[in-house]
Order: sequence, then C-alpha cells, then structure tokens
Amino acid sequence: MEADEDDDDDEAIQPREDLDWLDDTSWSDLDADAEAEAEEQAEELAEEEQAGRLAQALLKPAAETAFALLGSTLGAADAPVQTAGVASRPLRRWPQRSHADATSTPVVRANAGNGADDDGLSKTDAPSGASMETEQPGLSDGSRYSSALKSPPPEVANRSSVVVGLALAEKNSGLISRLSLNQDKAGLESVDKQRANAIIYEASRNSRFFKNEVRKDASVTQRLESLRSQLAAIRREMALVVAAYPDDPLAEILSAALSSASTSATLGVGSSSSSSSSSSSSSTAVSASAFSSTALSSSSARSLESAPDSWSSRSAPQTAAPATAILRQKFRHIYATVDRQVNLMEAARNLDRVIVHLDMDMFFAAVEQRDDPSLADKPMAVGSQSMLSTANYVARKFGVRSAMPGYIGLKLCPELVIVRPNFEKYAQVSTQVREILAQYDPHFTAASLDEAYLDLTRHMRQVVPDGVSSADVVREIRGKIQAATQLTASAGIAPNGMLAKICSDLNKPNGQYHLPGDLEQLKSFVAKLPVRKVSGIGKVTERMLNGLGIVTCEDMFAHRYDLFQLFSPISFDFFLRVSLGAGSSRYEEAVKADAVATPTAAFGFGFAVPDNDRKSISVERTFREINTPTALLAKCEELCHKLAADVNSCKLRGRTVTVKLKMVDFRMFTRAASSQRYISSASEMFELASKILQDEIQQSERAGGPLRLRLMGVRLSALVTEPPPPSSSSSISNTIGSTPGAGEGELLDSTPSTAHAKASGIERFFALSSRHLTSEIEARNASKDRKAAARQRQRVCSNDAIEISDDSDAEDGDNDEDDWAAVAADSASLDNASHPNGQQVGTAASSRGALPSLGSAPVSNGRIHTATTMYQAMKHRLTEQTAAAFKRPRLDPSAADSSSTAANTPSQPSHVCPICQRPQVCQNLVEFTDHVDECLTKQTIKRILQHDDQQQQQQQQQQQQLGRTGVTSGTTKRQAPQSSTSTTLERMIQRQNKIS
DNA sequence: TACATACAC
DNA sequence: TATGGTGTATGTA
Repeated sequence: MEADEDDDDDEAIQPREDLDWLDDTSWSDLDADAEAEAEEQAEELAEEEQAGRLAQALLKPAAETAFALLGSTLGAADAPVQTAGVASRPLRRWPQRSHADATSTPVVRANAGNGADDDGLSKTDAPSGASMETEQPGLSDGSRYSSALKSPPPEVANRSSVVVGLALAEKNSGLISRLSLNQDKAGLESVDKQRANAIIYEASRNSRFFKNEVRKDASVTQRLESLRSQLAAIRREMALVVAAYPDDPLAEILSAALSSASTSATLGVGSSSSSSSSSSSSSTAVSASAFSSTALSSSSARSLESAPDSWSSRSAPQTAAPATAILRQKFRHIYATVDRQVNLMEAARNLDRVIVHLDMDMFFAAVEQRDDPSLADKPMAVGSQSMLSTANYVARKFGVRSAMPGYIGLKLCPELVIVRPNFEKYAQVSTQVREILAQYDPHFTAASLDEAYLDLTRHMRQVVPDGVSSADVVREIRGKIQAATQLTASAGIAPNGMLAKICSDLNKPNGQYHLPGDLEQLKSFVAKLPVRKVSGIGKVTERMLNGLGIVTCEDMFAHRYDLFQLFSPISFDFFLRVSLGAGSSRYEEAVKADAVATPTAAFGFGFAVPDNDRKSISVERTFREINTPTALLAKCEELCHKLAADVNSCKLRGRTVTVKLKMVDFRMFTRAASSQRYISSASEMFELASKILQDEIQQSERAGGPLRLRLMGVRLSALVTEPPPPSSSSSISNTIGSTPGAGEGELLDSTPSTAHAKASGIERFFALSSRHLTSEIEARNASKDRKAAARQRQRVCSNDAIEISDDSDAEDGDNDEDDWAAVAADSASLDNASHPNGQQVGTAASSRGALPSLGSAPVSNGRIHTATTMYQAMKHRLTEQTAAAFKRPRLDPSAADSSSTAANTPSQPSHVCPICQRPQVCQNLVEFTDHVDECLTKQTIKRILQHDDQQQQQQQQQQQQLGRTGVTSGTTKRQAPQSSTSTTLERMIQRQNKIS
C-alpha cells in the first residue's frame, strides 16, 4: 500500500491506513455541541413575539428543530479557519476531514513544511501541484467571516427584526433547508451564513412562495412523523421478541439495536447523536427485561393474531405466544435478507474501475467571465432577476448562489452584476470539452452541459504507460480543457460514478480528488460522509433520514434493518448501496461502457439526455397572473405551438398530453389525457390540453373563483421516435400485426403496447409483488430450521463485523467464489430445512411488503390483505399457466443436462415450467405445481439479485473486453456467456434441486 | 394511465 | 414586485 502508484499524486490526499482522524475530531461531539448550543439559543428566542407564534406553527418535533439547527450551526462550528497558510482555503464541512488526514500521509508530510500543518490544509499545501490547480479565485479572506461566526451570539442579543427572522428561520426545521444556505456549494464556506440567512428570510417571509414552502414543509413533517411511528412500532416488536426469547441469539442483536436506539434518545427524538449509535450499541446492552412485553404487546399481537390461520396457527413456538413467535420469524427473515443483500453487494463490488466525474467550475459564470474579464473581480451571476443559475466565487462569498432569485442575490450583494445567460455559447464550449473527453473515453456520458462521466479503465490499462496514474491522466484532461477553453474543471476519480461525483466536489474549484480502489480507504471515506452529499439524496430525503437518526453513511449502514422495513425495496437498495459506497445504479448506468455520448439539445438548464431515450418533452412558462378563460386558453395554445415545434424538430410523436398548472399561491397540479393515436401537431395537442384546461377553469369557477395561474406547462409523453409514415402506408402497422388503426393510417400503438404486453402478466406481477413474495417465501424459509437459523445468526454477526467503522472485517468475505457459495449454501440449507414442516409465515409482509416509499401512510392490516390478495391472484394466474403447461408434455433429452432430477429419470415425459422455462419430469399436476411453487422462490430470489447481477454482468463484460490479453483465466472461466445471473441462480437452483 | 413528489442541473 | 425550466424516477391508486 505504501508503494501505491498514486503516491505522487497531489490529489491523492485521502485517508490511508492510519485512520486516526476517525476518532480525533469526533463528529458526534461536534454535533452534540452544536445541537446543545443551538437548542439553548432556540429556546431563548422562542419567547420572541411573533416568532413564538409562527415558530409554534412551523416547528413540530423537537428533533427536527435540533437537526435543522445542527445543520445550520455546523457550518458555523466548522468555519473557523485556524490555518496560517497563505491562500488558505476555508474548511468545508465534511471533506476537509480527509484533507486534515492527508497531512499524515507520507506524501503530504513531505510538504507540510509549507506552513499548513493541520486543518488548514489548502490547495497550495498539496505537493507538486500542477500550476493550474493552484488558482484560488477570491477565497483568501474566509477569516473575515469566520471570526464573526466563531464568537457565537453577539447577534443573538440584538433583537432586530432581522435577527428574529433569522431565529425563526433557523428554528424551523424544514424551512431551514428549503430557504437558507447550505454549505453545499463550493465557495460558500466563508459566507456569513447568519447574515445571509436573515436577509433571505426577510426577503421571503411575506411571499406566497414562502407560505407554500411552509405548507410543503408541514407535509414532509407529517410524513416523517409517520415514519417515526412506524419505527416505534418496529421497536416495540423487537422488544417483544427480546423479552420472549432472551436466549435466542437474535434477541442479542435486537436488544443491541434497541439499546442504541434508546441511548441516542427516546425514540421520538432519536435523531441526534446517531453517529455514535453503532459504537454505543455494543457497550450498553439493555437487558431484555427492560422492555415490558405486556403493555406493548397487546396491539401488535392482536393484529398478528388476526392474520390468516396459515400464518399464525402453524408457527411453532416453544415458549412464547404464537404472535411473538411469528415476530421472531419476521425479524429473522428481515435480518437474513438484509445480510444477504449486503453480502451480494459486497461480492459484486468492483474496485478496479477508474471512473471520473468531471465538472466545469461555475460553468456559465466562468464563460461569461472569460469573455468579459472585467467581470472577474466583481460579484457576478448568470441568470435573471427571478432566478440565478450560477454565481462566481466573489458573489458566492456574499451568499449568492444558484437557484436563488436574482433580486435576493441583489439584496445579499447590491453590487452583484447579473448577466443574461447565453446558452448557445455554453453549448459551444461544452462541445469543445466533450471533444477532449472523447479522446479518453469515446463512450463518456455527458450528464449536462458542464458535467460528464468517463470510464478510464480501458484507457489506463491499454493506453497509458506504466507509472502514469489515473490522477495524472485526469490532470492532463483538465489541462487540455483549460488550454482549449481557458476554463477550469474539477474532477473526482473513484471506483464508481457515485463516489466520483462526490469526489469531484472536494477540491473544487480547479482541483481533483482521487479515491483509489482500495476497500479500506473507500470504507473510511464513505463512513463519515453525510448522506446529503450523495447525489439522489435531496433535502426531503435528508430530513427523513435525519429524523431516523441517520446523518452519515455509517449511520445509514447501522440502520439498514430499519431502512429495509421502512422503505420500498428500490429505496432500500439505493440506501444500502450508498451506505456501502457501492455506487448507485443510477450513476453506474451513466458510466456504463456502451452508453453513447450524444450531443444534446442545449436549452435552459435542461438535462442532457439522448433523444432516443427520451420519455417526455415539455414546455412551461411562468407569467404574471392570468385568470381569464380567454387568456388562459391563449397561453395554452401558445405553449402547444412551442411544444409542437420542439416535438417535430426531434421527430417525436406521443400519445399523452399533460397540462401542468401552478396557481398564484404556488400550489401545483397536473392533469393528463391520452389520445388513441400518436400526435405531434400543435392543434392535436391543443385539442387535448384545452379540454383539460377548460375542465379546470370550470371546476374552479364552480368552487367559487377564477382559476388564477402563475405558470402553465404542456408535456407530451408516451413517445415514439418514428416519423409518421408518408401518408398511405398502413403496411408497417399491418406487418407488425397490431390493432388496425383508427382509420387514418396513423402509426399505431403497436410499438409501445407490444413492449408493454411483454412486461405484463406474470412479469409485471412479479414486479409488483416480488417484495411481498420475497417476504412470504423467505420468511417461510427462514423460519424452518434451527441449524439454518444458527447459520443466519452467524451471518448476521459477521455482517455486523463488516460495519464500516470496523477495520477487522478485512478480506474474509471478499472472495467472490466463497461468497456466492455461501449464499447458495444458505439458500439451499434454508430450503432444505423448509421441508420437514411446511410452515408458512406471512407476517413479513406486514412490516415490509406494505410499506410505502419514503413514508406516506403507515401500514395497516388492510394493506397486508392487499398483499395477500395479490399473492393469491398471482397464484391463481400461475395455476392456470401451470395447468396449461402441464397439458403439453414432451420427451425432452435436454432435461438431462440441467438437473440431477432429470438425470435420474432420463426418458420420462417432461413439462416446461412457466417460470424457469425448463422441462420438468413430473408424474402429475401436483408434482408439477410443486415445482412451479418452488420455482417461484427461485424467481423471487432472482428478482432480488437482478439488480446486482446486471451490474456484475456489465462488469464482467468489461473485464472480458479488457482481460482478453490478461491471464485471469481462472475467474473468467465461470462467467457464463449467457449471463452471470443464471450462473449464480443456476447454482442455487442446483443446490435446491439436489436437496429436494 | 393518472397524479404527486423528489431530484438533478 | 418578487422564487425557473426540462427531464427522470418512483410510488400509489
């Protein structure tokens, strides 16, 4: 490790094996301090006149307040810059930890003599920096503000209305994140946040916009409360199990989780000191008896007992009540499932890829500044009075930032120069940049005009000579960009896109950061990462997570079992990937090798998406109030014309028209209508849109007032790319064999509906109910056998050891072969165990299957029923298919190759299973049905694995491409050409077959 | 399919 | 006086 090829890389300032920094600063202390202080402050201010009133209305749970304050004060607590460094860069809240750490790496130590030997590591401290990386536009005087922030509250004593406003804003949990500055953006570290927030608040508080924000915030608060009550219910169930099965190893795990929950606070306020939860859990094990089972049990037990007989009556408790036994099974199932998923993700990890996220610095502003150098030393932003899209670093010091209305920017900084955007120019520059990127990765993905993902894996292996690091290459890329455009870019290098994106932000502007493909480094990097840093986790999700006690990725991992129960499978999958630093599929897709770099329409802040993948196209406009039917319809028609022009220039047609309406009070809603035909003309769209609009106008008038709008939009979706057939050609559609058209020779619904049909039926049913099925079936599996349970427990334990904070987990589970085998063995033994007594436990669905995403409504028994009904419906459907399939027996020699079952009875008639599509030798329908049932299990597993396997497949494909010349025959051998999915699955199936 | 939300830039 | 536009994904009904 010490000979890391990146040691000579000035950006490779990341944690090495010495992880002291994890302990030294103790984020939790910081959090706690900030929180305590903030709370004090908040209490003091709550007595303010109007403040009190509004605050009460706005501020709901104490925990949220604490978090809001934590968020806002952290910036301040962190702001002090103790460095003596010359052009020292103020510390940013999170990443500078790793900077500080960097001083302990050999490389940096060699340069520590430069002056900055602690937190104040600045870019100039970095060794041998290429000159282009040392530019520090306007960041030199962070101390000016930081000193003010350091000495806490002279301002608090001041009772000016601004300060009251500030207090109010700060006190409000959600609004703080909605309205005030985050220290997210580069360049905002030195901002006088209190001043800026006060100004923003003052400028906002009487607006309709603000009131709408309050409304939205309240709804988020409600959702959070719902989530928390669900969590409380889960905790109660856990306590029940702990009390009833004190000797069960599961109880140990549960009570550890419970104690960590209770040490962080009582549940309702459990958010604060979350980051310490994983460590504290081991120490303060609250005994099971601490949880009274009687009071808690009644409600949940009752609901469980009302479950179908097949669930409760067949459970086999020795000591406790049936309901509690089921609960125990449920938790076993949950823990096993989560652990399995963790293992799968770990196993699928690929640390060999070199992914780069490249991000132009303050792109629009930089272009404008380049073309008018007089702007360079002035505070400047690109945008308009109503909205700024980006600001230069001079302006950022005042708190001016993107997505801020221009007039507020002007209040923050009266000298602010606002430049109108020139998108054509930006698109040109973007093209220049992309030409350079294509030299390194012809398949790079442009994420927007100023952001791109590159996969440098191939380039590093095949092009670059030994001794040249990826950081060198990236530096070269940035140099070329600067030479060509006179603009600087920042970059992040990491084993996956998600991390690369995070890294590109760390040394912005004009810097780069390399997170090498080393598991330990990656884990310690991820551990302290605030979840908000992850692209895809926005302000709402952050609040949700914070409210559950999750601030960092480490917290997220520690709470994985809760997350599994509280969120949808998709969300859980995402969270788990995030917590492991495994990369989110979203961004991994962005860097997949076959993604095509497409020059994209460059308008607005539009997202750059290749037209052929496009799902919708739209136009919307904000205007001063319109409230007369005539004017509204005129606006609608205008939008339809604009949309038609865009649609036609993209050669698109679509079937669904959606009208978006934003009322003058900022409430927003959409209404949609679909046409039988594919349409693209303004008149066709207006026909649908105007009808929608007129309905709304009428409805509004019936309700007592005119429809008063501030925005209208029209969107076309359900798109097809084909141009309309010349005029007479109904031939195409006829050949495709779709429904005959509505007479006009239009292109028919054929393409999409056919595709849709493919995904319908069983497939879609699985998609819909897989989670439930998973729960059902895996719960059944998990419930069978003590041995199997013991094995599960071991896995649970070993997984706890894998917790990010723990160094010792090391390599034991990293061998793919071992891990997959373990998974297969698990599943096999569980399945085996399931035979003796065919219990069925359906309760898992009660906690998981029915839970809505991101917390909307709590689970009810009714929902359990829904899930059950779905399951039954699917069973019914399957039964039909199965029966049909059984009617078509055949002698199938190929059956012999696939499983031992078939091999034993070579020449019997077999029937093709509708699920696995493989011939099964069965004497009767019952046998066959049994197989199908079992296959259901496999299919469900497959569903779960699908995500991971797709990724693995991609990786393997890449490896195959890259490794042609390589010598790694041993590993490539087991990559089945068809798909690794089936490899894994096959093995499971084989194991299962053998056992059964 | 319709609608609401969250998110990114 | 006063807070944007384009697009995707996800979840629910």
